[in-house]
Amino acid sequence: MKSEHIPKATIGRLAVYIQVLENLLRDGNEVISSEKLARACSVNSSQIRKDLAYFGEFGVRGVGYYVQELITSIKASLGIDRVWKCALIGVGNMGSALLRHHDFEKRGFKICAAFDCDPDKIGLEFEGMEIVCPTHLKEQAPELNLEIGIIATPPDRAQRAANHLVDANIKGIINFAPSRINVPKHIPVEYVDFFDHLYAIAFQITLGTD
Amino acid sequence: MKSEHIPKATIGRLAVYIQVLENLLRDGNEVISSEKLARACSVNSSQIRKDLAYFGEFGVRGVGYYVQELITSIKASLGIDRVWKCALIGVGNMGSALLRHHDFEKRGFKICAAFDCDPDKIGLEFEGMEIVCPTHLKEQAPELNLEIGIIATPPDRAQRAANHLVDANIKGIINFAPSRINVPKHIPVEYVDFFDHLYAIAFQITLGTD
DNA sequence: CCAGTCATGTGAATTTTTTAACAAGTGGAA
DNA sequence: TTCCACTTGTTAAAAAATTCACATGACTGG
Ligand SMILES: NC(=O)c1ccc[n+]([C@@H]2O[C@H](COP(=O)([O-])OP(=O)(O)OC[C@H]3O[C@@H](n4cnc5c(N)ncnc54)[C@H](O)[C@@H]3O)[C@@H](O)[C@H]2O)c1
Ligand SMILES: NC(=O)c1ccc[n+]([C@@H]2O[C@H](COP(=O)([O-])OP(=O)(O)OC[C@H]3O[C@@H](n4cnc5c(N)ncnc54)[C@H](O)[C@@H]3O)[C@@H](O)[C@H]2O)c1
Repeated sequence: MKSEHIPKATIGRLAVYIQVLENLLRDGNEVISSEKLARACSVNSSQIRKDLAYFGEFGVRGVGYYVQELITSIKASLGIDRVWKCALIGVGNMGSALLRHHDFEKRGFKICAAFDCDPDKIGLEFEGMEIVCPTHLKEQAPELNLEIGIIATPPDRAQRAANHLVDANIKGIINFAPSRINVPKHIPVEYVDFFDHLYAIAFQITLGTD
Repeated sequence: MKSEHIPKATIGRLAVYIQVLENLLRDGNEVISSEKLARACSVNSSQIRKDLAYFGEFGVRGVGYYVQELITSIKASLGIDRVWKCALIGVGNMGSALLRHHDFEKRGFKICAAFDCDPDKIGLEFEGMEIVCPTHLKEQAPELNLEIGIIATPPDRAQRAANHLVDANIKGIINFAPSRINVPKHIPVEYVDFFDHLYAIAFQITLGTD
């Protein structure tokens, strides 16, 4: 039962399923039931079946799901069965950690260009990439086929970085800076905010305590 | 209309409200209506009023919300009107970036101890803190009053790190490693996963494209 | 081949979350 | 003082997401 609108929460869970399924595969599991997968992901098993049903039928009744096959299917459903080329703006603490983190490439998100406006950083080589000024984004994006922009500048520079990305016809943006940005609404933006999680933990602890 | 159960999504939005309100305050705004705040956060204004209603009445009819006061109220509601002491496990790429990121402290989450099992790292000083072996967690946690554990080890070490944290009576855990961990269920765990957001962007771009 | 067991996919029931609508309260102008 | 333009807090309605429940198909052992 394929469907057109898919809840945002479903996408988040699919990311979890992939994570758990990959660990299962590594441990030698070839088949898994929605019930067992559900326990490993701390969700309801109907939830899993429903989430998958948005995209197609991937299981075998009476048997379960073939792990490798399911991973492949989910990835294809999400559109991550290919390489997405990314541009990083802001090579500070966070940006450097991202560049050094090779999981991105392993999972199909390759950071192909790094931009920073600090004259001391421009020209430096980092992880095999030359750091360049964001004004070059517009010419480099089509050359390198950059599709996703990753903002890791200070918050008051995030909008400027976003403008460069929009100007370069980037298709989607991840913003690590704690500030909202305005972009044309056909460009999806995702905000990564650790404090969100810290607040959630603090709140849950506080709830339990008093 | 105070309430007992609060949706998880509400907590996430409160984090956004704080972010936007702090920027508003910096720009000199003293009062804001739910309508304007809603626009800045890309949500519905009823949503904001409802989210706030879970915790109390913070606005003035016909006027709006006093920005500073609202920030203070939200923080008190979430339990982040105090300092939470954190322990970091795993001082690699990610862990170092976190230690160098002084926003944590500014926002009330102070990383007071850093643990790593790498003999080459143990004993080193980093950001004014000595890196120690995780086996010392149990003795240091009560001494330093550590309440929240931050896991930044490789994924296959996350469970081990979690065990140390549980053993040290930590009250909540943030896990940056892409693997699920098992802990007693009175201990809240939050998973920080960038891929979640990358997948969401890739999916949204793919949707629009075809 | 049949009976019994297991586990998916899915419509229906339930629960939760979001949005709309409005009564009630505020402050300023006339 | 009275009106008017605003904006909150809250109830009611709508929409969305989650969970249940089971018919349907798959495999196993006898
Ligand atoms: N470091 C962390 O652990 C962490 C955690 C959560 C969020 N963040 C957020 O990530 C962002 C970056 O953090 P950081 O610790 O790397 O800060 P940082 O100061 O180390 O790095 C910021 C970098 O951005 C560059 N920059 C500034 N303006 C620019 C512009 N207009 N165009 C291109 N580059 C520009 C600076 O030159 C600098 O290299 C911040 O918004 C921060 O709040 C960081
Ligand atoms: N670097 C990033 O940008 C990034 C982004 C997203 C997620 N992550 C995740 O964060 C985690 C850390 O990433 P990283 O890039 O810092 O890796 P890293 O290899 O640089 O650092 C890992 C650190 O953990 C230490 N460690 C290993 N086992 C340990 C144990 N049992 N107890 C204590 N310390 C232990 C290692 O000695 C090392 O210092 C990984 O799980 C990674 O997937 C990193």
